[in-house]
Amino acid sequence: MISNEGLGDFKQNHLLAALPADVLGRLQPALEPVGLALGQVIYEPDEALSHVYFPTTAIVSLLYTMENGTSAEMGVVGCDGVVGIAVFMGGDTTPNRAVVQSAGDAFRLELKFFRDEFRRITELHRLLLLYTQALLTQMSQTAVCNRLHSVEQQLCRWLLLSHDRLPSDELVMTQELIANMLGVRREGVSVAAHRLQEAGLIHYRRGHITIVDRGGLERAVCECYQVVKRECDRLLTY
Amino acid sequence: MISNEGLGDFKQNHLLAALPADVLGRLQPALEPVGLALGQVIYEPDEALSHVYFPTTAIVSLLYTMENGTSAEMGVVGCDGVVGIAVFMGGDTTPNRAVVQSAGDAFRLELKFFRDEFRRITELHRLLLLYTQALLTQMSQTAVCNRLHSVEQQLCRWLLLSHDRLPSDELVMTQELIANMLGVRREGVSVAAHRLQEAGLIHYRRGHITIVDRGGLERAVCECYQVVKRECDRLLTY
DNA sequence: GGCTATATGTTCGGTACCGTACATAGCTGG
DNA sequence: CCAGCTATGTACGGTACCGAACATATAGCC
Repeated sequence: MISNEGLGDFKQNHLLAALPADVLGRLQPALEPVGLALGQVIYEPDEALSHVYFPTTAIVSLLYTMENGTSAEMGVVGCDGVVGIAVFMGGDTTPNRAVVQSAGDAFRLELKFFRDEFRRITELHRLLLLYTQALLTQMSQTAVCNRLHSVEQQLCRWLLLSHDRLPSDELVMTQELIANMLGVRREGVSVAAHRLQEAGLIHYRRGHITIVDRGGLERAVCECYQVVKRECDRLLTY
Repeated sequence: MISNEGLGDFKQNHLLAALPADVLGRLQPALEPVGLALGQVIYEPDEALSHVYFPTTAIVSLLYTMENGTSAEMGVVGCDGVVGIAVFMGGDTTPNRAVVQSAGDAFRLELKFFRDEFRRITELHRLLLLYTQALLTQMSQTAVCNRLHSVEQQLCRWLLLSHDRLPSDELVMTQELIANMLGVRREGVSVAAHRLQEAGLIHYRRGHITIVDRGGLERAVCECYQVVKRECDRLLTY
């Protein structure tokens, strides 16, 4: 007997359970049951996946590890979902790591099988999914940055992200508004902006901020900016 | 003359610029140029969108506002992307707000036009996109929570998220590992866990944590947990 | 050109968390 | 049952940020 897994076992994963019988029927021969051990790495940053995982009893953490080794989780996947969204988003890899947080079981599906299901995607759709993955990277890195970095570093990141999307070097923006965006006090932004101005990186006056030394900002910013930037460049080089 | 916008103007938005000529051709008659003013709200939490926006010179912030009015940004969209991903992810709305951070222009597209482009999506694909939106909500709320809440609140959130995905009330998990997940020191988790135990919400012993009073945890947790939970329930009621 | 809104600067005490160091307690394998 | 490893507890000074209060400066408007 190769397996005594009944169809009921698939149903432990909510996504698989929600599939119409005909779709699940097509997938079923390719769904391979696997045990996931505590601490097992499902995928590493920038590593191409070989399978997509549908946990049944296992729980998997999505986390980012800084260059200095500190880390923060920004998502968790269990019986409610699937590990490896980069595959059907189109980007194939992410800057994050996926680690088993609670040992248990899952079903996995080989990539080529998965891709076959996605043949008829329109070009518009493909682009939008790629962009969504880039935005998702930005959000997850924001989570990490909020936890681990100083207001000054985050201000640099914010200025660079804005500068990337503007035609000129001047932002029309009060420190009060920036504080709301970063989720810190206005005074904190005030002090940080002051320091950046004294360092000659920016110049500001009442609601206007000018990027003076972009290279300097890039040296002052935490790695979060580069992570997002590199990922956007990779995903969105149309 | 109704408009002197040339095709070149579409190209200011990178997504539109990347579309093959035939797709852009189909969209073109429906792409409406609009000016976006500083502070203008593109969409409110849980509000159904009427259009999808492709910024050209405007910049739009994605942010979440807490019940007490404090807020934090967890993403930003400019000429690189599109505002309103919930539409093609399938969830239609998000718990976040989109506000114009830098005045400028955009093209927008009516929903019905957009949806027409997505007719032939397979059921598997539709489910995966919905799940991705739920995961995306979790990530963005993690960003907000990291910024605004205490270690103890975040520990509650983390315990509840894990409990939701486990068959029993016991987690096999050291405080050291939880600290890595939350991006804080092990000692911080130690102190917080101790307080939760004294309050009778959990019980733990050397690598094992038992949820004793789930209702109590739900009362102790910050609103972030409920936001994610409600959004998952909404999106994933297959 | 002066008035007034609003934007920015500065200070203060308080708090939550960090980094470090070390103490204790509970498993586990010989 | 003891040794040793690992998990948890506690303490200490340092720091980054908060909340509040108030001072100052600038832009825009009459």
